[in-house]
Amino acid sequence: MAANRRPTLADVAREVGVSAKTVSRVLNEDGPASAETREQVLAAVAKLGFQPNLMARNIRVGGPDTTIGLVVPDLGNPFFGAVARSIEDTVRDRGLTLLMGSSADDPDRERALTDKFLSRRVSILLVVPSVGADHSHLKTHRATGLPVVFIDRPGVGLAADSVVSSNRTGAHDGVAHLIAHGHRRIGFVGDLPVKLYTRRERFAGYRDALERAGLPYDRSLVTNAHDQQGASAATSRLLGLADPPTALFAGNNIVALGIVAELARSRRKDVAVVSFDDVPLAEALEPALTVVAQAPEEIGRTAATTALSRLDGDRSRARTITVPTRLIVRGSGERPAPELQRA
Amino acid sequence: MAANRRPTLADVAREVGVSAKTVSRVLNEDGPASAETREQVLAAVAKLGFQPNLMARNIRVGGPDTTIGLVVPDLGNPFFGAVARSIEDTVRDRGLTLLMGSSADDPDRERALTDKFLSRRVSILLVVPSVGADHSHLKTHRATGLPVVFIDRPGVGLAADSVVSSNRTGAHDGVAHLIAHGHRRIGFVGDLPVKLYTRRERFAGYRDALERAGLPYDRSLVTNAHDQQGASAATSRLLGLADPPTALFAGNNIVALGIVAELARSRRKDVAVVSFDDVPLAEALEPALTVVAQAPEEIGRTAATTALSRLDGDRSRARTITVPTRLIVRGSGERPAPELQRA
DNA sequence: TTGTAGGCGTTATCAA
DNA sequence: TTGATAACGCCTACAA
Repeated sequence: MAANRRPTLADVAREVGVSAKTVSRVLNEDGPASAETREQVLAAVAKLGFQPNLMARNIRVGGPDTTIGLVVPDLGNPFFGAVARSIEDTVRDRGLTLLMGSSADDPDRERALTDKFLSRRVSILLVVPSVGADHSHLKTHRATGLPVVFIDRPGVGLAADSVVSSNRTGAHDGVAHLIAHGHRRIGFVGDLPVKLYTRRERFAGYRDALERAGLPYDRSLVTNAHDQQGASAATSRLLGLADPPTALFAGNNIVALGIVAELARSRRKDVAVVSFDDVPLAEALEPALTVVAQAPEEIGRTAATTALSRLDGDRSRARTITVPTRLIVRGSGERPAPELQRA
Repeated sequence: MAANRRPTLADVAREVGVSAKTVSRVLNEDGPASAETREQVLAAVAKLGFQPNLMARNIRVGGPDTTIGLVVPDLGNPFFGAVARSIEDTVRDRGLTLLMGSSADDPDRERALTDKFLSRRVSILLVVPSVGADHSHLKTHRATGLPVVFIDRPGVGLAADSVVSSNRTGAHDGVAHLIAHGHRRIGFVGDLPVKLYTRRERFAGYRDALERAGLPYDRSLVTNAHDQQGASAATSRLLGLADPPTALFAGNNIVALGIVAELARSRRKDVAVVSFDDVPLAEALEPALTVVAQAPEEIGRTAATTALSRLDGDRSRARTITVPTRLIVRGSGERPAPELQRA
């Protein structure tokens, strides 16, 4: 039960009777080595179960480590799960390993995570910025060549690349779709906090659509929710108004779940719904859920390739890349307004 | 635009005019330091933006790094996303950082990931074993004190802890529920490959339930699917049989999505369904989806706490911890069989 | 083809 | 209270 030390290069060298450098050469296919030496070394490596210490190697070689740091609000949110998978797929053949953490949208936790990643000398930093976070502390790192890419929302206080969805036009399109089907009172259920970038942009798209259609903006139709239960409650509140909305626009996937659940619970089939971001089983609902779909895989891939090209020396100006959304018509967004109001 | 070196302990020391060790002492609150020195050091640290190199520190200190390695089949699967979040929550206050990777259920990729993690000297290894993977190569590491915990499925060739759902009894309960509602021909749509541990266990539970009820086992009612589309196809195939099932049991969450989608598409309201593993919006379906719910948060937490207690010196025998599942009755599992067959 | 010396950034040890 | 020296495991540079 001895907690034995892991074997080192020197242990392997001793086993074979050569110098550590020779072992290093064989393993890294650096410099020459006689066939016999090579064979003996490999045998000893297998026998001892030697695995090179990547941290020691990195210390010596200098430069960034072969890791990539990723901060998301919540590992359990399917949207960020899909983004993370896509990032991993993209960087795999570069041999990069993923360091991940959830910020819970807390700037302090985000900072703690990025600091840890920086202390580990990650080669790339990918961050979904939390509300209220400031990223000016990353300036020095950017200057020394660390690629930083913001995902889903732009960063604050730092000129770095970001990859976001077409939130404003996407939301506009979804709301315009409802208007096209005769709705004049359209509720908006957004995320919290209201300062959240995606919430602001999507809300702006909502107002754009109203304005272009010449519809009045009614503040009482706008509400917010932090989670699925909150969205259900918000839905119920909206529908209980004296002059309730005939359609609802969901500001994100979690909110959509809450709205749909509440409508099912109260057996309200007459309320039209369009959601920003797709959800599983959207097609199996009755009616199926019309959504403005995001492309998490493309977002992740774009963020990763952008970061990699920076790593490879791309010094062009920081870009904001907008990944288009797509309206998927399935039924819930096409329920007609119960009565077309007279002008 | 100079790609400047990151500041080191020596840089800070030079700035203040003390030795590197003194700076180290201040930062680690090791040994004594005069108030003045401390203040000067902290000022210099802030000025230079010094962040200790965790890799260098670890080299010197020896022992495992403050990272934890986690291998899952797919970062994008909500089940594993929930498990990962729960693990992170559990280890956060120990200061551990998560190293993650997707194996795609490929033993080679799993091995590549674990090898990378081991080369990084993770303090804990958490693995969802791939089908066909062998874990005997981890014996040495276990012997040197590395905690290894398998999640969702037991490992092969290594006596280590594992945390799994009560697959067999859970599946039994779900199928028995269908039987109790009069169904005698119950289709089973499992995952692929059929050798997958969870698939085998759940299938065994299915057969248990049939046997206890004295129902015949009909091989033509058993099918499998790799993804949602495959599950839809399998569903359609089963329902097209000459003597089709009146109820379906879904072997996992992805399969459930496929079954529900296909039933919605073909407007089959008469087929009863119970799913192993819960899905979002299950309550909003019509009828709502009856499930055998797993507890991913509890699975993650249990795996993490087990590993931490091993890290803290627990040398007791390896355990297999079974996290109970729970039948959630919502409607789809209670649709009665169309006609009760005569005995 | 192989080995030696030295250093990466940090901390342990011992001395001052 | 502080510092010099050595060492962690590995690689670079140079020499043999």
